[in-house]
Amino acid sequence: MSEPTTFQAPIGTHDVLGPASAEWEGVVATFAQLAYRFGFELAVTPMFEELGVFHRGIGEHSDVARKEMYVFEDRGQRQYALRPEGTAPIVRAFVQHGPATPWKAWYVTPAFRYERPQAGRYRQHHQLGVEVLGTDDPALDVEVIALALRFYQALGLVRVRLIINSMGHDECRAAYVERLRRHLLANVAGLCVDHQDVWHENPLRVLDCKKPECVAVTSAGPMLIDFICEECREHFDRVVRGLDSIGIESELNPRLVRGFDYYTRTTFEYVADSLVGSQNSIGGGGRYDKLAEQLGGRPTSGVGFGSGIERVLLARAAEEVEPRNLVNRTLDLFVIDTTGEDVATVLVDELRSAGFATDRAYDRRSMKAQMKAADRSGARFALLVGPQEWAAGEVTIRDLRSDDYEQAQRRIARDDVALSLANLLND
RNA sequence: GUGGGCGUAGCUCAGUUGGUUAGAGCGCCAGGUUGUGGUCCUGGAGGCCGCGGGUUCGACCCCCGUCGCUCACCCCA
Repeated sequence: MSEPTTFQAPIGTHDVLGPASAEWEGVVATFAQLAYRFGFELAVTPMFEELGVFHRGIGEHSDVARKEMYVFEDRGQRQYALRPEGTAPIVRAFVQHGPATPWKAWYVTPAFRYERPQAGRYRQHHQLGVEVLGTDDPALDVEVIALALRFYQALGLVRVRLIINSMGHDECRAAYVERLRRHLLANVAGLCVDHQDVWHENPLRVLDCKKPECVAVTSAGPMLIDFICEECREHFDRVVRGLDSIGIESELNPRLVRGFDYYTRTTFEYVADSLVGSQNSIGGGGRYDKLAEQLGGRPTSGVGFGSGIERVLLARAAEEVEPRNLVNRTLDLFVIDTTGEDVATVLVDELRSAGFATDRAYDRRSMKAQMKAADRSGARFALLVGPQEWAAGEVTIRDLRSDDYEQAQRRIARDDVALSLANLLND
């Protein structure tokens, strides 16, 4: 391949620029606000970790670890991986620093997976999520699941469904996997071509297969939810009852098996019915009571979820949610300077310091060009400063939403700008 | 990793059986308007027709390769 003359973003990545970035910013701000309200603090951890964090976290044999991770060696011959998901790094940080429990942390982060891109699937996507470490109280499963739903609701999503399952703890799960293995062995011939050979590596994956052949085989077989121990059952029931008590409907799906090995007990997924099947999972998570130990820490329960920003935006588009601004990014004022002395530099600095969102034109362009720029900026008011006004210590303030030349503008003393503007904006 | 569709201006796209200076709309810049935007009119800038090779007197057009985008399978957010 010859060196290209221009560059573009790497395969499967995308640039987020305005005006789409405003919606992005709104989604993140909405989540941050909600996380704060739920008692979570922000946690920022590195974009890459030692490879072992993910091998021991999400499981060496998971699809993501096997064929989707960006693994690299640094100049010191250390093996690292770009984070393919958000949970393992947070738990690594928890183990390393030992914050007081329950530790409730939220994050926003890119996630990297080497996949063939398609709608709603990227090599770099972005996730918002929360994790709680230090207690196995089912009330926290409920809280985490509720936070996710409140988030979707705040974004205006309606066609969102919660599906839930229990993976049991490691012992009931191991016993179940044995049963499932025996069942699959007895029915290998009936499995779909993709699972004929690989079913024994991770029998649980077959449950997730949508091919009719596999569905036929597994639906005749044992379901994990029927084999979990008494404590796991009790935990699960308390989660479902808790959700019910705050009006959150959950739908048991005994086939729900998520792709990371660290899950125990509660697992859940939010499905957007406005999206097509292959990309309709907009968020998911669950409990991981063994993960801290696997990463070398003391036994510590945990529960959390992650949601994909791109998926959430796809769902908003699919539901045709009004693109109302989640954050206000309207300029208050646009300064138009025709004095030839660059007084705009002084004025914008003054007004910005006074708290007004202010912009201006550059390059000493014509009045007409500056007015066009003001119009395009979406600013509420224009501040016109010409040589005569400036000499008289005055400026003209003009309402850009009005088309009435006489009514829309008036001259005021330069020193009164901040006060007048504040009054006008309050009207 | 497998398969389908598509690469022409900043954006959305035309481009005749292969024919010489490659077009439109939107956007951008300037003027019409001697300080006044959003409408209108006029003019202008902006293209290695993704890249490389081949066929041909001649290629945006046909063939091969390649890179990229996109959609789907798989898996996930």
